[in-house]
Amino acid sequence: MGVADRKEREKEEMKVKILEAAKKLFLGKGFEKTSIRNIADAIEYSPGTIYLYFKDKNELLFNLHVEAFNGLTRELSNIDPELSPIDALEVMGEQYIKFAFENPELYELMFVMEAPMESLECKEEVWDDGMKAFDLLRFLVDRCQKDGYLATYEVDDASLMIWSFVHGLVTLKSRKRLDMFCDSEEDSLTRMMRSFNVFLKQIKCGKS
Amino acid sequence: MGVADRKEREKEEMKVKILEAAKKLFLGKGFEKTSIRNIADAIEYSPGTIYLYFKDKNELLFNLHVEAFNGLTRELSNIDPELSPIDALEVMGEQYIKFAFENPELYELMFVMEAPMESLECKEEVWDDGMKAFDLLRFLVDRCQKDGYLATYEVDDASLMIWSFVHGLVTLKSRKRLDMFCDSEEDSLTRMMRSFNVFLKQIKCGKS
DNA sequence: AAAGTAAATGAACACTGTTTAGTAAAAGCA
DNA sequence: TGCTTTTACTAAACAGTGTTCATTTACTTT
Repeated sequence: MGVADRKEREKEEMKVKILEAAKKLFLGKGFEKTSIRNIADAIEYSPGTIYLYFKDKNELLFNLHVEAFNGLTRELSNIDPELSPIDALEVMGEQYIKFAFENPELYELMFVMEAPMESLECKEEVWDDGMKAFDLLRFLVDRCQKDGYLATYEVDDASLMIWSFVHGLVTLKSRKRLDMFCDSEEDSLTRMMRSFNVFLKQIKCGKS
Repeated sequence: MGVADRKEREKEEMKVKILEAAKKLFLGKGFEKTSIRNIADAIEYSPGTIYLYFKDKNELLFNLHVEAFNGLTRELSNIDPELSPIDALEVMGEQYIKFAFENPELYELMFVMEAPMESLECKEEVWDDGMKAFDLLRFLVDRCQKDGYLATYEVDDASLMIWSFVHGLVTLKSRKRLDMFCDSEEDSLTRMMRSFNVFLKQIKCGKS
């Protein structure tokens, strides 16, 4: 049936259309401040139409998940393979931080917001994307261990430790909890990077 | 003027009354899900009245700041002084994590939300409370350094590193970003604590 | 008691996410 | 072709939100 096929295509096109408009607005003025009516206006449809393609606002958010993780995974994969594992780990950390600051709204969506997590019972399937990104870290930690770093720990535990630290650093900075102790914007940034270096040195000095 | 004095007192009482109701509701069902009308109902006044005492909803939130930090500072101060610095650091970390899980709404307010930061240009004065809590960590790190731990780093940098890690761990857990990799709730909790222990061991093994 | 002041109200404003009854166009079938 | 059914969409409504403001109520001062 050619008609059914076309309808299927059109439905998919509409979904993409909505998601593109939603993404543009979300990244432009934030999730909270973007209303369904804003999105409807952007695509020149009535608000109700959006609910024919997506369950609710959270599902809209959730559908940007994949794209967001692809972006991060791309960044984290793009590391010089010639580098030693421990140097690559440093670069990966910097890339992660860079991504977080260049895509604050996406980062929020991926690692901070509760809404998209509620949207689906995303136990295994859907967080494949997050898993893929985490695997990049895990793989690198594994290589580091073969070089004698973090050798006594389980890969997963060491990886989570690293992730937690960088995530904590990034969120404290972006949520303005470092500015308090600092005189200027640059000051809080250098302080953040100094702390990042302390963390790295701490890993390096523990070589077995 | 006795009358003016009484009026002043009554105004203050009203403020406290509103804040107490707000606190109860915020902690009970969350900041977002608590409306001004909810608070007004609780104190049996009209919604408009609240705006005679507070600029907006954010200011209401901001006024819980002091109390929240006092709570954390109290917890973090309550550590056996007989303990060695490095053991005390471990306990402090556990206390921090405990506080975060027992007071999720307060933790959010203190370290995650953007709203209260916008409410006031709280550069110095208001974050004194946050500073006081951070100082407890800094003091402990200083003592650890005298024992040879983290010896080569600046106190501030090492302290921020520790804070970032624990904060990251806590937020990843509370925002359900660990459940993805885990089979059960307990699993994600033990995993969190395993990562915490890795971090500690990493500090301990770096003794000079 | 009358005038003036301060406090509290409740309706209104401009929004929000979401649901639903009704409509117009397209598709399937005779 | 005409007729029915299906699909896509809309406009309006619902129940809420934070916030403002003219109006009323209560109290204080003259």
